[in-house]
Amino acid sequence: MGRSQADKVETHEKIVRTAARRLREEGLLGVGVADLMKEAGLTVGGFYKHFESRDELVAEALASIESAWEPAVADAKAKAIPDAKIFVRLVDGYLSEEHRDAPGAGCVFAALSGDLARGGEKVRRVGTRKLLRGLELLADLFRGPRAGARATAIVTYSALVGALSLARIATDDKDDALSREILTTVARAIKSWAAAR
Amino acid sequence: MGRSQADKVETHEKIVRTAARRLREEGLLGVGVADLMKEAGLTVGGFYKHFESRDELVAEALASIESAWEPAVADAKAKAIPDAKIFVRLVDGYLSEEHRDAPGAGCVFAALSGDLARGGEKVRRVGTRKLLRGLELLADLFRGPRAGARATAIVTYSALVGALSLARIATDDKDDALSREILTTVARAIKSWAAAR
DNA sequence: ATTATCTATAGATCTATAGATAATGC
DNA sequence: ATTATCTATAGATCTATAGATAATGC
Repeated sequence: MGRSQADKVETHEKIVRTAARRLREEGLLGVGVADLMKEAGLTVGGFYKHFESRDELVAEALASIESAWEPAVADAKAKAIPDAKIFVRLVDGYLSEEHRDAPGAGCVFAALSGDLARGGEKVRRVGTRKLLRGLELLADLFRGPRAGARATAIVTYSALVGALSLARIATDDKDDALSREILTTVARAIKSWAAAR
Repeated sequence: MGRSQADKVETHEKIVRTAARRLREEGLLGVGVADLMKEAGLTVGGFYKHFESRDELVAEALASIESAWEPAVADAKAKAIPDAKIFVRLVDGYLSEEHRDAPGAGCVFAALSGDLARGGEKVRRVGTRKLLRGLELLADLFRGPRAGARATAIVTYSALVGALSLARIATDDKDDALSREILTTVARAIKSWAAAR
């Protein structure tokens, strides 16, 4: 009790980081303020010195989520890896069993598309901004005219989000053959389609 | 008060129908028992004579949702409409603004993928069964060997679900240009890809 | 007599606030 | 003196149950 202002910034970031993970794991309605504070190592009383409301934390947590593509593409470009190869890596990473099994650290659209669509204007605006950035990142990896690259990015992103969403549903506790089939089938199709266009 | 057993069956179905719509609109956690009963024209007290728990209603409501594809494909086949044309109609209907704006009457995956993935085994099993049936319906519309048709169905379904999910997020209250771009771009790509394969 | 639905409410949980406590920072 | 966090709790909301009411159905 009684901490410095510097500590408060750290505390604030820790709450946001915890929320960014837990909200993707449990859905935007699936986790309460007290639970989030406890997981951040705090108690519920301090919450409203950091945020005006639960909704404000949700918006801030969503806005804080940076796409894993951002640093991955930057690193690969810096190493002069060809765009086509970078694209293959993104697709394989996105449609991996690791990503499927770690929604809290993964794509915000695959984890929360329904919640985002149902959300208020603030939440949908954050989602739209992230979507536009993701499309830009993808389109930059495709050859040819800008319009065609953007269309390819839209189709690719849709297939990625849909495949991961369905693969997460098809996870039977015993057998996830269907789930793996979805991941591998869509990964192969996207890669060959993008290469051949 | 005091109704016949025949009425009770009707009441039960009305609750399930109301839940099937409202849960797709608000998410599996977004609507309470009292609200659902009120919308079905009832009060909360009678609920537990129909269902053991809220979870049981959720499972029953999800199981009751029949894909719009089921009767559409059956009708079209009865009229000897070519498979390729049936497929085009399914895609255009799925990626329409009407479907986007009516989640309560639409695809359960686009509306609830996150909730289904996070759901208990019962919920995920219902989802997986519906997914398998949808893939079967789609695959039956494609020419050639069974394995290839199934793969095409998986890729198609993923792109459909992903595109509709993203189109629902991108609905700015003022301008939905991006949303419409996603719908039309993915519809065109799916149709030409499936025709050319 | 049985039962389908109603009103009323118990008990749990969730958001938000009040007031206490123990540090920081002028 | 200020403030970052804590404990405690008010008030709202949600699931589930108890008991009353008014029909059905033997």
